[in-house]
Amino acid sequence: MAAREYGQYCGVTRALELVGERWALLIVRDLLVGPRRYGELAAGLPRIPSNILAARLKELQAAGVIRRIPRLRVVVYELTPYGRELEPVVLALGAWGHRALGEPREEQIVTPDSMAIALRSAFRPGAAAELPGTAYAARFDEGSLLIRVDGGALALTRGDGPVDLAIAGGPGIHRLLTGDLAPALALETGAVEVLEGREALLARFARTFRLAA
Amino acid sequence: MAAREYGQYCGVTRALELVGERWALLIVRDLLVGPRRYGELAAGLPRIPSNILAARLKELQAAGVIRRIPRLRVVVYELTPYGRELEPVVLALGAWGHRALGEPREEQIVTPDSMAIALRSAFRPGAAAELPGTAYAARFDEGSLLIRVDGGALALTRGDGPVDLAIAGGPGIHRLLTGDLAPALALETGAVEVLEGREALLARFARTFRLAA
DNA sequence: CGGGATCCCTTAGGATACTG
DNA sequence: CAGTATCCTAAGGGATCCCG
Repeated sequence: MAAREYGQYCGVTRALELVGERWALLIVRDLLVGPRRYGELAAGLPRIPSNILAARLKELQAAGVIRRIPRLRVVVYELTPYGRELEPVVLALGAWGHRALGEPREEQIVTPDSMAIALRSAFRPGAAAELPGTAYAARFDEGSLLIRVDGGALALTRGDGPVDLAIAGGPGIHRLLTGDLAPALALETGAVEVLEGREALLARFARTFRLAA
Repeated sequence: MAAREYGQYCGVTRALELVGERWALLIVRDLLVGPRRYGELAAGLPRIPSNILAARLKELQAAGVIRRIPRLRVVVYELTPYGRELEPVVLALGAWGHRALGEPREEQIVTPDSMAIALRSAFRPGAAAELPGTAYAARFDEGSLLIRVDGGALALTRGDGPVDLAIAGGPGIHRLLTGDLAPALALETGAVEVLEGREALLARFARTFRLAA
């Protein structure tokens, strides 16, 4: 038996053998948003050493969780269908961990992909269905996350465009999701900065995305 | 920043900082079934070194996931309310990993607690509600798991007693849960051994517990 | 005997530099 | 840009020992 196996015939141990190594589920988290190149993954996980990223990508391939796709000139990684079924795991982990986040610290970053997953787990289709279709953008230094809400459907992609409301990406948005910072207060204190569109739309955003305490 | 932090303000990274270390979620898995003593945890995870178990218990306490309760003469560990909310995470992981289990290998063991979690994630309240209330027992060398199904409710405890059907604990039960082994065939091949009660009740068991492929 | 602590060794992970 | 190669540290693993 491989040294790092747990020696049990159990779904939980098997899952942890496949995706329980350090960094593995964070690679999955980012790939849940869309296919990514090696450099994009590295950019979304700035603290991962490149040898570890390379090792994890190989292991996740061997485990049948991701696929390496050589395209013209570039290589992209994407989740296999089996890998995509980790979405409930990642969302549940994110919802649980979100409540232990506390105050953002100086060195803690927010990446577009991590924000996308947080929004996906906070999305309330019921609330969204009662609101007009809206396009939001969260803008980061590294790029922009386009958030389209229509009826009970949510579409998250990278990119920007004409939106109803554009806000600056960052920890402030997370505070909004938990509800411990009301939209008005978030604007007042500068926790959330509106870059484009009517500030009043932030309340609609906050009704659409909410993580239960 | 601590070396083992991921440096992101994100629920997934925070969760992995709290319970992402090796063995941690397996301790949580077993505590989801009930409070356990140090020695019981060690017995349910035979390959964990005792220094690692001790270290994890301290870390999980510090993280607010478990509590150390000194009782007369003995100490037990139990999940805090926040720790109990990891149940969806553990069940989702287990359901996902279950499908990658493959054939049981000689050195892979099945513990009562891991079986309890598998049953909890496989439980189908809808199917159970249409069947008569039934008490099952899964018997292991280390002890017995008592499984009571009544209406749409499931109760899992350690212990034995008068049951309608008692089966030998082991990998065979898992094969039944996925449906790749029909009850009749499981009995025929000896994959599942009935120790007590009518063999026909195994079909009811298989209808009550099923992991979707 | 339960509930750990200690020791030593192995290996994974981290930092940095380098290459096709 | 997409990874390797190298070196070093720290975590994990295994056995043993300790203490109330």
